[in-house]
Amino acid sequence: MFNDVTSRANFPDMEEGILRFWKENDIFLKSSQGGDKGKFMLFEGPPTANGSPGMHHVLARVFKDVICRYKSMKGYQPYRKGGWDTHGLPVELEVEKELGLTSKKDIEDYGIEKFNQRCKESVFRYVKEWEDLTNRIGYWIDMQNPYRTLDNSYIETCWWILKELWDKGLVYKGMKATPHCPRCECSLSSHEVAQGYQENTKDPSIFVKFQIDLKITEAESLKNTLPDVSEETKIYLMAWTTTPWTLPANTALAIQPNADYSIVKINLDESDSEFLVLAADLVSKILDVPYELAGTILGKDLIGVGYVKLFNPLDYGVSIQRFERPKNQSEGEYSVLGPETDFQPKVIGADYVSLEDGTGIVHIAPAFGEEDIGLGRKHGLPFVQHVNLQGLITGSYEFSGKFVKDADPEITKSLEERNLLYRQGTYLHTYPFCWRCKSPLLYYAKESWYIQTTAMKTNIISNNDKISWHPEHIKQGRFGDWLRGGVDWAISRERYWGTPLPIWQCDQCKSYTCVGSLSELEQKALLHHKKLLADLDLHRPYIDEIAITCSICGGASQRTPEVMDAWYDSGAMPYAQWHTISKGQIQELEENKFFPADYICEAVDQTRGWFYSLLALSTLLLDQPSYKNVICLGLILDEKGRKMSKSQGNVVDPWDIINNQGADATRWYLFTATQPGDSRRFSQRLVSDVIRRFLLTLWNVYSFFITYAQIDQFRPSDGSNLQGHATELDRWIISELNALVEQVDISLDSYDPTNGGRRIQEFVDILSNWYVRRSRRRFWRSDNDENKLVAYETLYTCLTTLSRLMAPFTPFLSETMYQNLVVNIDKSASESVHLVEYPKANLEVIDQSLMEATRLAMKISRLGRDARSRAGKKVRLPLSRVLVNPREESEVHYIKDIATQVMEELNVKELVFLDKEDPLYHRILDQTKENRSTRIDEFQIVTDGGYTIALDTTMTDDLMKEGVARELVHRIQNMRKNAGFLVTQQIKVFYKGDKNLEKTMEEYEDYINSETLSLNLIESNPVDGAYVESQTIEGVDIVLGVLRSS
RNA sequence: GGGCCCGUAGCUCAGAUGGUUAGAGCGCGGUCCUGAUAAGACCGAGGUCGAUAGUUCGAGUCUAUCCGGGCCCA
Repeated sequence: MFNDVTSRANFPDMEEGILRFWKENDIFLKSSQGGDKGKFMLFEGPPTANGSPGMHHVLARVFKDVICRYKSMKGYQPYRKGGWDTHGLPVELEVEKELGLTSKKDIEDYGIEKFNQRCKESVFRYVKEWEDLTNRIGYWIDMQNPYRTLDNSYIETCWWILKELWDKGLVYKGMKATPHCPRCECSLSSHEVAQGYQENTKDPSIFVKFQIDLKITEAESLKNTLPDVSEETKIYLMAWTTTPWTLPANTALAIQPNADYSIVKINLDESDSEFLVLAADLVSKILDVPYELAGTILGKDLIGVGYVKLFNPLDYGVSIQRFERPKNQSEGEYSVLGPETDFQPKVIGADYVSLEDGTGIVHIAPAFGEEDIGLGRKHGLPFVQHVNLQGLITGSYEFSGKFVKDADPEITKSLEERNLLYRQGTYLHTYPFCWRCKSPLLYYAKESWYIQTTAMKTNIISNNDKISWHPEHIKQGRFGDWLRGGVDWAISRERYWGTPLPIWQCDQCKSYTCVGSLSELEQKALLHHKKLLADLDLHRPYIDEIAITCSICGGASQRTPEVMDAWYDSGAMPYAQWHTISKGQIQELEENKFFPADYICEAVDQTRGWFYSLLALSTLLLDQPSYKNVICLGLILDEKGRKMSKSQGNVVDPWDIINNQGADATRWYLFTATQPGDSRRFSQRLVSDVIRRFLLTLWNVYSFFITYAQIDQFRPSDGSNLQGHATELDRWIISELNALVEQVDISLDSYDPTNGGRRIQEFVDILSNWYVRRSRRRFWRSDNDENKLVAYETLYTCLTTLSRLMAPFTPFLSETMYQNLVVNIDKSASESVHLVEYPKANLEVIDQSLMEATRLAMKISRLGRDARSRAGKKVRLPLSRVLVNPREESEVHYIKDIATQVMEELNVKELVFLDKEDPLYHRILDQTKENRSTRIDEFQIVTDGGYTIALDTTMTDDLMKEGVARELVHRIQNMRKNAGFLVTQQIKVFYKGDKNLEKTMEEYEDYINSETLSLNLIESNPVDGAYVESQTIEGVDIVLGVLRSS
């Protein structure tokens, strides 16, 4: 028999019970191994466990889970290996904070060994909480054998991959603009920079004049535009900058090739004049003195124009370098720096130059600024670095030794004295400061190790084309744009806690060696260092102590001090989680379907993170994508639409939600509230709505079924012997059910739990509010005939199918229902709903016209209820007929099919169609033109959406008597309830009223008895012990008593 | 400054391919129904579908520009 089901469900408690059941019976393991359709590989994007998990982690985890559970029920074997991301700057920052360290020097004084030990301890600090929450939300993943990026085996794979790329010539050392804190003397990550932006920062705003050197210019078109100029004419290119201190490092000016530039003449005094060149669109905005237009020239034609250096580095003892191509390359970018003796600065073209502000001519100093370096690489520009890492000016300028910001006024003054300044002022903008020490950050070019992803850019793009993205727009939008605009990947970090870069540099010949494995390291290590290799922790500082023999000159090589970008670790995860160190092993992974992933799922912030690192590394290594399907989730915002962040204090603790509302409610909310890719507002209140609106509705259907199934000792059969007895209502809900199954299956198959879930929600609503509502009487009638049995079978089918259909979404509730509805009465059934097959739709029983007809029945019933309430006729009072006029003639036959349902719902004796010949028809048409509702004679008319009904409100004695009988039933039922009788309790009814009532009682005795489970109706005052109420029905006083019959 | 996403009722969201009167749930006011229901039904208030211009016989839907919010990058 079925177990009792309370109508007051406590979902969190129930879920805890299910968790124990799964654990005791190894259901997770079984669900991963059962299928016969092969592996379904999930890659787990590893979280860092040095902080508590947040709601956004829950979001990603349940979306991973729903797909894997679905695949398992579809016959696949989901492979779900957990993992932990353990390296990276955020970890170091936490530890620095704890130890009170504020700079790299502090860390080194404290000791790298001790520092890294602290990092190592911190990354697993919250592991327990992560495991608990993961388990509690029902995310099935193997946390017993996770990969960990700090393990030697993981690091060795990272090394091996880098060596593969090194051998392909894809690794080089080049310049990179990094936000640099001059006080802390270290680069900041983008994340840190984002924390320190300050609005309305004051900076100088100066317009600088670069004098064109007509003697050396290559730009004939400029001379052609100004035929009268001589080589002595003063012509200036005007540029704008907010960082005067970078001007000594200027090595080029950039213009917009497609824009027009004006050459304007300004008279300084009667005999002297000068020419200024600037974007035509900006002339009137910038110039504040009288000028005349001397000519116009297209930006393109300015390219190559030479100009005089503002500060010649050679005069101030500052060396010059130049971007060159790597040794063995004859084309592509000038990605490395080489020595240079002197240079002639020139105008270059750059598409990014905008005409929004500035002058349309941009000062380029490749030693500072990302775009400047990019142009340096593209054009092979000279490179001048006159600032050191403390932010102090070097060389022998008048302002040498000053901090850059303090040098600004002096540089400006110097320009002014030389008539090279057009104007100066101040400029307010948003500028980044060090979040720790508040120093202004400098974008500063530093050497960094790069992976030359640009060499494989087209492959990366075409591999992305093979990936199925959800939502679709990410693929060619945010992610595709990022790939197309891709630059080389800077993989080194001058930090401590991370995968050490396996590159050693020779003390003597300065050449580099990349080591691809531990055995290679052992082979190359200096003889007296080999003994250090036993049980070596590959992290700093231990690895730094190993020197190797240079393969070129035989000298000793020291490891370069950098560690790798933690994103590199994450991108290596498909191989490193298996400690792969050969191509052959990768082939094995592929053969065994461990690679590539069938599915990954993370939030949109990973487009430049994990989504990228995975794709870039697999393309460089194997020229194929490492994942086939991806759901890219939006962010979680708080109730007011702000991003959740610790500093704002608006973070919702997942535990609060889970403990109060339960995991299923949380999951359901996350699946159905918004489209996965959209950002979503989150609050406890919204999750509560899910319980009321959806989970409790379903639960009540379930508990209703159990209540009556217990009373009637219902046992499900295969139902085939009852097919002939199914009513149209049964056929309808079965049709809806199968249509639902089909749609949900398609949704999940296309990685769209959201719309699948929403469809389930709609189904549960009509199941409860139409099927059960309309079928109730069949369940509580006393006869155990086929009509009743088929209702049980139908509802049973709906509930058991739902439990399977919903299992991936709400694994706990599904399991609870399945255990009671199925396992309880069939010991041969699968022990868990998660081990059974996902429902398959039986398309043959889907009856579109029946479903359409039932929608119409609901619609017409709605109109009828409206008419009743307008006419003041309670539903319990029967009425003779309702006249219906459908929107379309073709709907007439539908309505005929469901006329009984409508008649019952509206409690009318007859449903007829409005006759178009009838004068009434025209009167109705006339009067409903303006109004939704009207009254014509005894008819209450309501119209909506093209449908019209006319309710005949004529009252007869018979109708009245029947209405009173129904009213009596209602009162007696309420009294049963108030008296606390069991639903199955048989009773005796006592009544005392007037003659009419007595007659009604007699006439409807059978009806009243059967409805209220009473044995007889006794016309007398209630006996002692009866439950008594005085009532008024249709203005008549009556005393009623109910008594339990023994 | 650039890219992407979003903007529909007080709140959370639906609204293929342009086409009757733009919907649902929650919340609010009212009426009703109920022997599964912590529910449900019906009515009402609440919308210039972010704005403007265009394409079209017809635009929430297509195009352009702008405004607002978010994210990423500068």
